[in-house]
Order: sequence, then C-alpha cells, then structure tokens
Amino acid sequence: MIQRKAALLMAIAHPNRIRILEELRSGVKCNCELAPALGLEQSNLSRHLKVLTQAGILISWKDGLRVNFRIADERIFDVLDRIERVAAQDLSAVETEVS
Amino acid sequence: MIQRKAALLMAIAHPNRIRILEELRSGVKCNCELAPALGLEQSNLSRHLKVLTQAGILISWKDGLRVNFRIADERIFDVLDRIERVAAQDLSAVETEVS
DNA sequence: ACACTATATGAGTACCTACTCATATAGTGT
DNA sequence: ACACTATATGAGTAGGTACTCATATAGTGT
Repeated sequence: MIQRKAALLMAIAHPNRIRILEELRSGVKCNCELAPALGLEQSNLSRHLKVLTQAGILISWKDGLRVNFRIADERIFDVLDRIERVAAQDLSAVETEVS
Repeated sequence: MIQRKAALLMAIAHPNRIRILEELRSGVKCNCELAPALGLEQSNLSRHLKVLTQAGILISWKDGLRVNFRIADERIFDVLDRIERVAAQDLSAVETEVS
C-alpha cells in the first residue's frame, strides 16, 4: 500500500505532469491539444502522459488518429489542492523557523 | 508555485519517506529512534531526513547528541490521506477500465 | 497508392537518486 | 584526554529520469 501511494505521488511529482493534470481538470484532451497548450515537445509530452496513464491516474483511448486522455479518479485533485495549501504556507514557515 | 508543489511531492514520493512521516504522526522522534523502527541503515535514513527537512516538510533541532524531527505542517498528512483514498480505489479502477 | 496527421518509441545524453561502506564530526560522561 | 554515542558526509555503484532528435507506427482523406 505504501508502495502504491509512493508510485502515485512519484507520478504526479513533476511540474509538467502537474500542469497536464490541471489542463485535464476542464475535461478530455488529446496529446495534440495538450502539446501547444503546455509548450511541450511531442515525444516528451507523450512520455509524461504514459507515466500518468501507467500509474492509473489517467485513462486513455483512441479516437481515430488521436489518443484522448481523461482523469481516472477526480480525487487526485484533492491531493493537488492539499499540497497547494502546504506549499502556500511553506514560504513563510520555512523562513520563520530557525533552530 | 507549480515548482514548489512538485518539490514537495517529490520529497514525499518515496516509500521510506512516507514511512518516516507516518512514524512522526505520533510526535517528535530522533534519527536514533527512527532507524530501528523503520529498519533503515543510519546513513540512508539520515539522507532521507535531509530530503524532507530541506523540502520544509520536517523541522529539526539538536538535543545533545540527538537531532530531533517534527512535522512542519500537519496538513502534509491531508495529502497522504487523500492519496491513500486514490490508491485504495485504484486497484479495482485500473482493472475494470479497458479500452 | 500517396501524402498527411497524430502518437509512440529507439537511441543517445546529461543528470539525479537511493543505497552502502567507511570515515569525519560533534556532543556526553568518566 | 579517552571511550562512547549519534549524526553527517565523501566516495563508489547501480539504476532511474527527463529530454531531444530521428524514425516507426497507425489511422485519415484524396
């Protein structure tokens, strides 16, 4: 179980993959729509999407030439929202805490 | 901000570091208490603790020979709890979703 | 069949991570 | 000063990650 949690966290622990998830908050997208939106090279994006899909965070299916992606479990956004709260406060907390 | 979120996630995205955080749920601990509890080699544990401290997730201070650690922001457990919910369902979800 | 579009993947590179063993540093008590 | 305990860190190793460029695969429309 800890392995599974770590694997999920590892999958989302990259700026570009967080950005991919944020893009997919608004619905289904394909590689070809995400690439220009995120300014990522096609093969690089493809591999990031593979990481997220293999972790079970995204679900993909073919639609003609395209491959579409959607969020498998919307609760992944709970994780992002919670980490955001920690990140927001972190800035001040780290500075004021001095041993 | 995305960088910061990714950095925090990266810091907790390791089985042993998740276990360290779970150990610290019950309060302040030092390296010397964590090592036997987690069965980790001393230098390895020391480096994991450094990762968490440098990410601002743990706060450390010396107490004689020991170095104690505590959670900087308890809301980090919200993140772990949320990822756990995703992880728990994941097992079935990945299997039933077939394109 | 052909040109075109969308995606995946091999190969190469540079860098990063976790781990271990050995050693250094720092603080404690006699 | 000395032995002891707790922690940090240098060095070496093995393997992983992100990225790019070039190429392969697969589906579309003429």
